[in-house]
Amino acid sequence: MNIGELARRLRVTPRTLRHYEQLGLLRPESIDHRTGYRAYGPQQLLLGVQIEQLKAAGLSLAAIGEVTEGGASEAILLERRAEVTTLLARHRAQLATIDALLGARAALAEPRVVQAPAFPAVIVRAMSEPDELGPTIRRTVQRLRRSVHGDGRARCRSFSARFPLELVDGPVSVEVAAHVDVAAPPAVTVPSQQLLTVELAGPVSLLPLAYDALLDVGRDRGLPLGDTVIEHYLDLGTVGRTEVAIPVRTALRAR
Amino acid sequence: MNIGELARRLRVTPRTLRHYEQLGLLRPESIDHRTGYRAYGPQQLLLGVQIEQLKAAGLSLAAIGEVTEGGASEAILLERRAEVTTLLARHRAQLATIDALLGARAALAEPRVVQAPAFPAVIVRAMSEPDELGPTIRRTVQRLRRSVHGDGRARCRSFSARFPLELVDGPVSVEVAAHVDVAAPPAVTVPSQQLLTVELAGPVSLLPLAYDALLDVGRDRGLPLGDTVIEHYLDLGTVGRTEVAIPVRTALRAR
DNA sequence: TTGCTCCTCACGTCACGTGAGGTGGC
DNA sequence: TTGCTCCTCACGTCACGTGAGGTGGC
Repeated sequence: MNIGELARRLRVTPRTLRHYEQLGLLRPESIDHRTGYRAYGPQQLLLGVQIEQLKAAGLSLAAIGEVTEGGASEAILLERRAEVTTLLARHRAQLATIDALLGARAALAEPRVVQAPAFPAVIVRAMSEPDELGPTIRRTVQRLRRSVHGDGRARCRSFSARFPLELVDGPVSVEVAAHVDVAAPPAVTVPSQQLLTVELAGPVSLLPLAYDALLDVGRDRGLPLGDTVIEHYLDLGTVGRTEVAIPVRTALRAR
Repeated sequence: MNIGELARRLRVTPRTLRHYEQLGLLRPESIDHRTGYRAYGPQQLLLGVQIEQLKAAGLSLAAIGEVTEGGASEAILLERRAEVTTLLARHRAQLATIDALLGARAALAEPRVVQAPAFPAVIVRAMSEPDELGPTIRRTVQRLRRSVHGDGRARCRSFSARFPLELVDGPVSVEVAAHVDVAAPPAVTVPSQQLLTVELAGPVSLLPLAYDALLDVGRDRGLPLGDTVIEHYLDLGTVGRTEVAIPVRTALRAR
């Protein structure tokens, strides 16, 4: 059987079989030393099927070589299993990011100064170590959601968190707000405020980049910025659309 | 802001920023023509955040360039969405293949001649176009499973299909068998038979490769093979462990 | 003699990582 | 003067695809 026939039977190209040979994965049974033609037999066909089977598991050709030479196949498969699990999580996050981007108007809106209207919200405070801020906010949001839902009088529209811009050592105080649709207690009214804001779609790990950039933009435009940041989560979950905002200090002459 | 500071704030390396520049994605605000040092401002920081956001969607740098230059971002995102969906399906299939391989003893067992014992089975026949064979088998298996389950007297252990080795033009006849645990009607007893068999783990698309290889192995060993193949599905679903077998013709002198 | 298959290089892919070898700023 | 950051090449990665340029078999 020559290379073309083996290739057809394995549903690969001759180039692929030459590549396997170069890696020492699948050597011809013999080579005609006059013409250079490769010849293959049933053993090579079986090995070829095995290689295609391991490719179906997503193993690299190097890993396949280890398995076919009798290596620790269980360890190799478990390693690949972990990789695939990671890839699945990454692609699910990418899908969520794409959908958030499709839901948003633009890829990254221009930062704008807006006068945010007053709104009713149920607010709780939490303390957190700086590097535990993300999980703390997520836990608090879940708790708030359950308590507002259990109360039954109001419904959550979305959630926001407010915390200091500069995270120093030691615990920081976070305010988490459930934006609700009725202004009765325990909801309070958050007053209208001026914000420098930008909308972001993607994983929460991008949020620090965004408010860091907002700071520069504010400095560039000569805006007097406050020292807290507000993250307004338009979707639940760790991937989605988020408004990132820094309050603009209102004119001092008003005092 | 120099390249190191921008890189730190975007959580990438300076090398990455130079790479973006080479692709025309993110150019410095200015370059000191004496030292070659690059300088960046708030505009570049914002663009950098946008680029990282689009990377979180898994877009290629070329696609990101199109989006940041005002291209048809919705079409680009939908294209990537389709890619990611494909990748998710592929990785789920890889995971199933890995688990099937871990469940099997070896990566691809040596083909063996075995005397398969007799077993009780519920059998139905179906006709199919050659290129519809896979879906036909899958549908028939589902139907059989429901009917055996609805009957309530027997339980399916696994399923097998038997069809002609040579698929010519025109419809072929397939026999699908549910292997059950009690020998009462409608179950019949499939007699013991000699088989040349090999176990495969992976997608069903690999099965034709396997029985094609079995044919060569049989010829090589001088075995008189029959003209049908039997696929014995040890798992449900389109990915899993399967025994592929070709009957060995029993000695003609026995007639 | 004409197609068909085969052969051997060797470049290109994608998003950088990683030196090598050298220079400017505090 | 010593670290630190910066600079410009340029090779390597992974599994082949895709020519280029040439030869053997029916």
